[in-house]
Amino acid sequence: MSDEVEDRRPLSRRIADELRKEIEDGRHAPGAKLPSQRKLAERFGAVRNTVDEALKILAQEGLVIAEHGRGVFVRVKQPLIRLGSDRYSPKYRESGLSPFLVECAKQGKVGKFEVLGIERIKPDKELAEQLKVSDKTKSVVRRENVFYADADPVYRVTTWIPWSIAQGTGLLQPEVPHQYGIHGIFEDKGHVMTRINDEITARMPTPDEVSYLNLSPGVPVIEVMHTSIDQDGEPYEVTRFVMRADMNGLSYNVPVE
Amino acid sequence: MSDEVEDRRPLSRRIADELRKEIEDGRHAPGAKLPSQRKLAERFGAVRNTVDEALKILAQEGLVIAEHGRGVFVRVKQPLIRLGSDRYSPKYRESGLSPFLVECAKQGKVGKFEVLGIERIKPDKELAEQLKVSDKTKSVVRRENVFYADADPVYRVTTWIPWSIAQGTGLLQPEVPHQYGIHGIFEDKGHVMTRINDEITARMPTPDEVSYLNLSPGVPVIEVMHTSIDQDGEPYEVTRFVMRADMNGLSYNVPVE
DNA sequence: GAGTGGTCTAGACCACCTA
DNA sequence: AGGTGGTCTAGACCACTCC
Repeated sequence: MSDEVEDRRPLSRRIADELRKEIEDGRHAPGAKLPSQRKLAERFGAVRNTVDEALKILAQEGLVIAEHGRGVFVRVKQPLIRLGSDRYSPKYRESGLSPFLVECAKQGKVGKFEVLGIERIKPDKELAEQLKVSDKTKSVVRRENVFYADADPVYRVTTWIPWSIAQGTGLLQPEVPHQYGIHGIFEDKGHVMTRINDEITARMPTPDEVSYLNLSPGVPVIEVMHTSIDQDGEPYEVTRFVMRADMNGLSYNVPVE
Repeated sequence: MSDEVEDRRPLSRRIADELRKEIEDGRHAPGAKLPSQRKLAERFGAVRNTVDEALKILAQEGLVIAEHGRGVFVRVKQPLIRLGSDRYSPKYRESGLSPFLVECAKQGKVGKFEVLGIERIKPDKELAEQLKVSDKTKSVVRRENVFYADADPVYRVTTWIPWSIAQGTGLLQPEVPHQYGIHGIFEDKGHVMTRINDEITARMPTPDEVSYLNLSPGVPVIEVMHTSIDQDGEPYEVTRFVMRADMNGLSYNVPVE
């Protein structure tokens, strides 16, 4: 009583639509295994290839995930780690807590991060302009970190600091030599964070990002370009966050000006 | 000097990698047409199916876009429309400008929006909690809009307003009867926007969103759940934005508290 | 009509997981 | 060993675009 009206949409789409409906109706619970591709092929009167195509559609929508040799499973939605607009608030520095670790703890996970690399570099034109430094010399220090929640890589963070500020502070070492972290150093250098500017975009990950964030198909990334602005309205640090969108969200609770 | 080491990665991936490199190197300019699938198949010694697979990988990354009967083209990156944290600033209301129209104009485009529907509804539990209204009665008005830049649908906006506020204001009509728009009405009703709370996530679009935002493969959506908070710290309006990530970005320039 | 992408069939071999 | 997904070949027909 269903196919008799001759649906002109491709078979793989129809299969995907049917399975999507079943998932949304709860006929396949989150985490449950779908029937094998061979069984689905038989059920829908299609060849396995076509079923695989249908499942790829659902995988790209983030609905299912295929595991080689095991089966295809309904994806379980993760609770999101929320990076807030208050993440730089002095209250965190004074309490000794990190917003990231707090969020992980809320979910019963252990947060940690690794330093991937530190380098003094010549900035590209755009970055030089943002930081108001020269693009002809090695005027910037770049620090690269990855953050983990338990074993999952959650986001990658790149920070750029003018050499004029970083010089002599130990920011070229992996361990930041300040009790209040990197922002403690900036304050000692006379830059009090007064405003932040966050530019937010989302896109599909590059192959590099897929491998180092261990991303499944159908998971976009959120990219945040953050600039810290001091009491004189001057930028003194730029940070880029690349976050997997299936585990992260942003939250801005701010006054209207 | 390339394939002799016996690359064990799938052929379709290798083809995708090679084409990606060529695109990134500029050997295929943005907007340019790639060789046909049949020609690529010949070049790589693969069957057309495999080439199609490779191109789908690139399409999903947002690098190329296939046009039926015409060819496969390197995708042209659009300039982003930036929705800012200042989008509710009084300065816009007073100047009579809309941040969205200003952003469109910057790109030489004409912005417009349509009212899709207005309804008085019973809110779900979560929304009722956010707006501090009952979830047992039709305590909320929902307004649904689409925004366009020229002919492209750019984002869909759903606004929920407590009936206690909307009652008698004309908010059930498509045309908002106030010189300063919907937020003018809220102010007349005694709710001055003092803070906003924006919760931001990104994900792949649902099939519905694909069709009404006219999305190509490989384009995620950004979802913003916005709450307006008045002088008493009380929420009085919730709005959800679903924006196509290839044409939109967000921008928060805010004080550190 | 010629060329392009979209899709499907039929069958095969492989890699991976569980037992 | 047997089941699962991952991938590829070979060939076909269709729908769409452009000339």
